Amino acid sequence: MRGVAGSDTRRRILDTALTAFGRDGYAGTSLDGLAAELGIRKQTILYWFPSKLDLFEAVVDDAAVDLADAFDEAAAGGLAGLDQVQAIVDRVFRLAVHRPQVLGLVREVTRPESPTASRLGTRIRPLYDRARDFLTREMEAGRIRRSDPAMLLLSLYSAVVGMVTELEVQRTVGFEPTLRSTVMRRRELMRFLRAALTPEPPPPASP
Amino acid sequence: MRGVAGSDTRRRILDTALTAFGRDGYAGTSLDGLAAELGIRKQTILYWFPSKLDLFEAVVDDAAVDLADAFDEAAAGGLAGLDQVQAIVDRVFRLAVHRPQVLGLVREVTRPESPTASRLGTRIRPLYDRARDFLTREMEAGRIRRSDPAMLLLSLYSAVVGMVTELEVQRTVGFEPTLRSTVMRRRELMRFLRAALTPEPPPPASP
DNA sequence: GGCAATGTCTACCAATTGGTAGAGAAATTT
DNA sequence: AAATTTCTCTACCAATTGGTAGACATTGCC
Repeated sequence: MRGVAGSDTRRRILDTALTAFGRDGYAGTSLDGLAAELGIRKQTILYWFPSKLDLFEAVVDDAAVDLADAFDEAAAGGLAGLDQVQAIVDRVFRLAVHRPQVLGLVREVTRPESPTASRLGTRIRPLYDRARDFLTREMEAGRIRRSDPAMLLLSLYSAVVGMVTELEVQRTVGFEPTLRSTVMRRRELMRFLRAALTPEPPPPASP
Repeated sequence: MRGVAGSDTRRRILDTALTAFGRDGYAGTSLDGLAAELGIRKQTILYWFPSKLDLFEAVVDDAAVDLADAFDEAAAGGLAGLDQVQAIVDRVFRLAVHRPQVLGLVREVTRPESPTASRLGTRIRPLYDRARDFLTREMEAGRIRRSDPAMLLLSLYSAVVGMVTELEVQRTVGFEPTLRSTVMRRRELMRFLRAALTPEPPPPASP
C-alpha cells in the first residue's frame, strides 16, 4: 500500500516518539530506530516533521497539553488547602499510570542540556505561577503550613515527580512496580505531603 | 610533549567524563567531544579505557565511592532520629555544592534505559538496606513518624535528589542557583522533611 | 648507550547519524 | 480521463560515531 490516507501516521509518530524520547532521551533516539519501531521509513517521519528537533518540539508541545489538562481538571473542583493538593497529586498519578511516557518526557526535558528545556519552560511557567499563587493564598488563609511558597512548590514538585518518575530506583531496589504498589505509593506520598503541609496548631489562645 | 608521565591523564579523563555523562547523558556524550574538551585525542581515552562503556562504568564506580563516603561520614556521628536524617541531608547537600556533577550522574544512571542502571543498583543496594533498617529502628523507637519504611525512603530520596538535581526547573522558573539560594533550599527542605517525619504526639495517656 | 615499557599520536574503517532529491502510487479535483 | 495533490518510498550523501592498527616519542632500567 502506498500513499494511503495515512492521516493517522502523524499521530502514530508522535506517540511512538514520545515513548522513545522519554525512554532513551533525545540523543539516544534515532530516526531510523523510531521508523523501524513504527514499520515505516525514516523519510516518512521527515515528511511530517522537517527535522528531528522539530519532531521533538512537537512531542513536547503535545505532552504539555496533556499535563496542562490534568492540572486544569484537578483544579476545576474549586477545592482548597490540602484537599486541592491531594486532588492534583491524584490526577498526576492517574496520568502517570495511564500514560507513563509523559512523565518520562518531563524528566528528559527538565535536564539542563535538553535541546528544548526552555521551550517546556515557557509552557510550564503559567502552571507554575498559578500553583505558587494558590499556595500563597492558602498559607495566608492558614490552611497550609507557612513557608516560602516557591521553595515549597519545588519540594512538592520534586517529591511528586521524583516519586512517580524514578520507577527504576524501585526496580533497582527490588520492587516490581505493580498497580497495587502504585496505589500504595500514592497513599504513602499523600501521607508524606499531608504531614509536611498541615499547618502547625495555633499557639495557645490568649484571652 | 609526547608520552610524558601523564599518569594523571586517567584521572583527568574520569573527571571530565563524569561531568559530560551527567550533563549530556551516555548517548549524548561522544569520545571525540570528550577528548577535545581535554585537549587530547580520542585514542588516548581508548588507551586508558578499552571502550566507551568501560569508561562509563569506571566513572560510575568512581562516583559511587564518593556517595558512599558521604553517607558513611554522615552516619559516623551515631546520631538518631531526625538529627541523623538532617546530618545525611546536609552531607549530601555539601557533596552537591562541592561536586554537583556527581548528582548529575546519579540522575543519568537511575534512568531505566541507562546502560548500567543495574550496576549502580548493586553499588547502592547496601546503602539502601542500611537506610531502611535505620528508619525501621527509629520508627519502632518512636523517634520518627510510623509508616512503610521502604516507601518513606523513596519519598526522602525523591525529595532530596529531586531538590538537588533538578536545578534546571529552578532556572526555568526564574531562580538563579546561587550559593545563598542553595542554603535556603537546604533549610526549606529540612523544614519540609522535619514536618513530614516528626512523630505524631502520643495519644492522651490512659492511666 | 641500548632497550623494553609506557603513553600519545596519525591514519584508517565500517556503521550509523540526520538530512536531501526525487520517483512513483493512491486519492482528489477538474 | 487527465491533472494535481498527498503520501510513502528508494537511492544517496556528508558528517559523526566507537573502535583498530600501528608509528613514534619519552621514560626508566641495565
